[in-house]
This record gives sequence, C-alpha cells and structure tokens, in this order.
Amino acid sequence: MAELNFHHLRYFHMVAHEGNLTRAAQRLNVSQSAVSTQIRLLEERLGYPLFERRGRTLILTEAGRIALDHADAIFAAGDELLNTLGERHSRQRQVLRVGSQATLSRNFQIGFLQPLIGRDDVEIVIRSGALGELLAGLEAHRIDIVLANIAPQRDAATPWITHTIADQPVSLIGTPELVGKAAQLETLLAERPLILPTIDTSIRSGLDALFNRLAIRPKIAAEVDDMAMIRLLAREGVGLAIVPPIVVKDELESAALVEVERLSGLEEIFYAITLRRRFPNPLLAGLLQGKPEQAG
Amino acid sequence: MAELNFHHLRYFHMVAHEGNLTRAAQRLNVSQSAVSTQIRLLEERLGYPLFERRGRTLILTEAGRIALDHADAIFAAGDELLNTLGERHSRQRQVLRVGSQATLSRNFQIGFLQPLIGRDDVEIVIRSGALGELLAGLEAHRIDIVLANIAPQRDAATPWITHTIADQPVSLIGTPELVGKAAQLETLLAERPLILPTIDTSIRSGLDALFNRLAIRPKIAAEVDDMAMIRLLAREGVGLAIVPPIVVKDELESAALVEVERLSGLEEIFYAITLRRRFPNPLLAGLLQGKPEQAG
DNA sequence: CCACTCGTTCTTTTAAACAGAACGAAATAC
DNA sequence: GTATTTCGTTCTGTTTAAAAGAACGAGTGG
Repeated sequence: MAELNFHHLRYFHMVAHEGNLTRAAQRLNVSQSAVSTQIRLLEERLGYPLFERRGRTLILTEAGRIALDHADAIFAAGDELLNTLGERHSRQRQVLRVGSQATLSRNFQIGFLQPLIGRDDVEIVIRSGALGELLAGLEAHRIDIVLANIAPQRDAATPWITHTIADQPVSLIGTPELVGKAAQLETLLAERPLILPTIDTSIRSGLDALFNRLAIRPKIAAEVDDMAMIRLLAREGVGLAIVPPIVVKDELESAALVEVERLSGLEEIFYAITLRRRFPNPLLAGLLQGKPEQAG
Repeated sequence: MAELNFHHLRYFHMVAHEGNLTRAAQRLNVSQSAVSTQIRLLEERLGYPLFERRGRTLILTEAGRIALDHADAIFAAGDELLNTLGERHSRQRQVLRVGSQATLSRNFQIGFLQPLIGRDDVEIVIRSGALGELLAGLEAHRIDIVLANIAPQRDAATPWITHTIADQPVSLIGTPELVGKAAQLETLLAERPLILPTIDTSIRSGLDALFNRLAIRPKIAAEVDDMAMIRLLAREGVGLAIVPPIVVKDELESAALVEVERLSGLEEIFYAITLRRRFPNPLLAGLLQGKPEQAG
C-alpha cells in the first residue's frame, strides 16, 4: 500500500487555495504540467477526483474539500514546526500555565490550585480544552501542567508524567420522575433514556463493558464530555445520568435529583500531567507534593 | 527558502518511534543508509540535530521532541484523510453533533438546544473544546455546529457561516470586601487584582483598549478562558472579575458578589458556526431560524 | 472567426531517493 | 583481553520521481 505523498498534497493544496492551476504553478515556481501531473497522481492514490473539471475551471469536489481540510491542518503543523524551531525563547518569571480539561469539576480545580491562588508573585493562566490539544500545548511548552480526567496513552518516546490526584465514585442519577419507584438498576439502564459520557472519556469504556455484561443496548439521549452539561441535562429530565455524585451535590441535597445506585467498579480519576523537563517550573513542586506518579 | 520535506519527516518519525534506525529502515523497506541520509538532510533543513548520537544509540534532542510532536500530528492527519476517503459512509439518522466552546454558559447552551432536547428521534452529541479544535472538527464533518463566544477569522476559502445568537453586557464584579465603599471604576481597575479573560477571547481586546484609554496597567491575578472558572475565582476573592453578570447571577442575588458597573462598549456575543454544505444536517434549520448570519 | 488562455498528455531531462559497499565505533560473547 | 556482531555514517553508482518543454484540445472573449 503506497503512502500518502505529501509533495503531491502540497501542490493540490496550493491549487485548491489559488483556484487556478497556472497561477498555483507560478507561485510554486514549477510548470503547469508538473502540477497537473502530480494532482492526477494524488487523485489516483486517493481514489477520487479532487476537482471537477468544468471547462478550464477546477471546482473542488466533496472529496477535494475533505482533502483540503486535512491538507490545511498538515501544512499548518509543518509551518508551526518551522516557526517553533526558528524562535525558541526561554522561560519567563513566575507564571503557571494550566491546561484544564473542560470536563473537570471547577470546584476540584480551585481546590487543587488553592496554594497558588491569591499569591502576589504568581500569575495563573488557565486555558480549558480537550485533552489532545492540551497535551500538545504541554509538549510545545505553552502549558506547564494539564488537569484531566483521562490518563493519556504513554509510549517510550512520551516525556510526560501523569500524577494521580483524586478519584470519585460514579452513580446512576436522575429526576425522581424518571427514576420512578423501587426500580432496579438494570431495568433503568435498559429502559430509560441515558445521558452518557462521550466515547473518549475514561468512564465510557467501563460503562460499555457493563452494558455488554448486562446485555443492555442503551437508549442514548445524549453523549456529553462535560460534567457540568451532564448535570444540567439530568436536571432537565432528558435522561438518567452516569456521573460522580459530587457533580450534582446540590441537586441531591435538594432532592431535585436522586441517586439510584453506585456503579461498582467504575470511578472517575483526576490526573495532573506534567512534562519531564530538566528545568521544571518551580511552582509545580509544591502543587504535586504527595501526588503519586502513575505506574507504567 | 526550501519547504519542509515531509518524506524526510516520515523517516524521522519512524526512527523516533522505533528508537532504532535499522529497525525503522526495515519497517520502511529501505536501507539504513537511505534513512540515515534523509534524517541528516532534515536536520540540516531545520537547523538543529534531532538526535543526540550516543554510541550507536539515537536519543531525541529537545528539538527532536518538538519535531516529533508535529510529525505525530501531521501523519495522524494524513492517515485520517486516507481513512475518511476510504470509508465514506452516508449520513446516519438524526444525530446532531455540537462542538461547544468551554467558556460558554451552560444555561445558554441548554436554552439554545432546547427544541431538540428530549426528542426520541434525535441524539445529541456535545463535545467541548477550544475554538480551533472545534472548527477543525466542523470542517472535517465531525461536528455539525459549533457554539462559541468568539467569531472565527474568515477568508475566501473558509466555508463556514457564523450566526449571531445572543449577546451579553459585561461588568466589573467582585466580593463586597474587594470592591470596598463608593469606589470608582477606574480606581478599582488600577489598584485591585483582576481576573481577566485570556488574550484570545473576544472581550480581551476591548478590555486592553479600555486599559490603554485609561492609562491603566492592570494587576493581573489570573487569566482564564472559562467563565465558570472566573466566577469561582471571583467568589474566592482572588480579584475583581470582568464578566457578563448573568454568569454570576446567583451570587449577585445572594450578595456574595456585587456589580460595580457595566463596562460600556464591551459585550460578549455568542455565535453558532456551521459549514456551508450542499446537504446540511436538517436539524440545523430549526435551530438557526431567525439567527442572522454575521456580515463579512 | 481568430487570438488567447487554460489544463492535459507525452517525451526527454533533471533532481531526489535509494542500494550497496566500506568504514569506524560500540556492544556483546567467550 | 580478544574476536565477533551490531549499529550508524559516508560515499559512489543506480534507480525512481519530479520537472521542463512541446504539442494539443477545449473554452473564452473580441
């Protein structure tokens, strides 16, 4: 199987943005025929025409637009690589840059950062985002520490350290109406609409295994990666939610929501991820004291 | 200026992951010498050694690790392109995939999606993340609609449509202790620690302009891109916050926080961003009815 | 209709990539 | 300690991919 040829893809990228093969060739400092040939080769490799030939005009096909999107990402990453290596600057003062996964409980985050909060000599920058993006920021040295509820994959070349900070049990929770009276856990899981975490969250695989074990085909009303959103949807009666009870503490106390049962064997763990560096940000030491590194 | 050679980068990528040049060459079905030469050429192009030669072992340098991170992203995008075009399956049932910027008020999100919530024939998938990532998902057709409080840049090749959904005024808000008595807005901005939105949020540029106009150098305690986090930090008395009052509605009602003053000329706008498509998700039509497209 | 422009295809030329041999250094086995 | 094996580098000659240039057909504008 031939690999994707990025040289061909670059020519395609230029033509797609330029909208004209001749001008693109000029910008690339090559002949028309070279560009025409390479695009044809790329089309053969991908198995689809990337342009619709209308007269002398090239119109992007749907496949062409998909290819263009990926090409945009690819060449942006290439440019970023050149820029990053072209301007490496050293670390500034006492700033802690935190990348915080959006699904994390805000109360948990505040608690973790408490030792640094309010210090005059410390500025905290908090960015929220998805794990992949935050880890990219960590490795590119834009972020000092990532707070997450997913432990990222590790391989030999991965320079980060994952620290276990806390963990939370997980329960089935819903409005009294939806839960009904004396209902069994398995019956509820099988019959009621559910609000599930999305497939890339840490609980979901455990959940899917549970559904398999119970031979249940869940009726999914919503899949959400953000705990605060799960809480609100549960309050709306959209479905039964599967979350750590602490997320809906207030609602449980006011009886707006009820906890059916804890799901044994499931828990949500919170992690802090840092980069193994020769000169780590000194602010990290205090924060991570006593928090164990995750094994293997 | 020579472009980045992705063929060289692929060889580097394989060696970096394999940790051994000979095995990498075998996996690539080429000779050692071919791989050795191409990596040397890449090092020359980037201006840094990517490996430290320790005996016969190759150890990634810092530059090498940066390059590897980008290479990972690049070749993942390439593989995704091949997969996407290799298995183009038609649109399934009625699923709405929402990409939601983490900074957005959850109450606002629920309100916007209300027409679809609870429908048996509709499944809602909600992913939160940073705008760039969400827009990438939009263009890759993984997301049907992005909810954000930043209007993304537009250029001629950009296929998305930005709809204005709502806007909120912005105020200076803090604990009664921090606000003090009869204090003037400008004095507070100049003297008190502040919790500001991060530089890539829509309010920040307006804020920086305001500080410039008032010749104020803000004492920044924290920069945060997530409104819910701003609310909690304000409650902790970390500093005065600059947010839409609706974010801290409960705290204003209970007098845990007080509103000093609205910042005239500043507002937070909420946007829904969709892709201009020949066959848009039918669920979008109802959601966006009456929401004006943003002018170029 | 004619002149010009654009993209495609083909053949030849050019440049990049590769294989294989030789080599030096490091690692391993005895 | 010595002999053998393994690994990565460098060089030269060969192979392959990319490019140039010519010819051509179709489309566009005057």
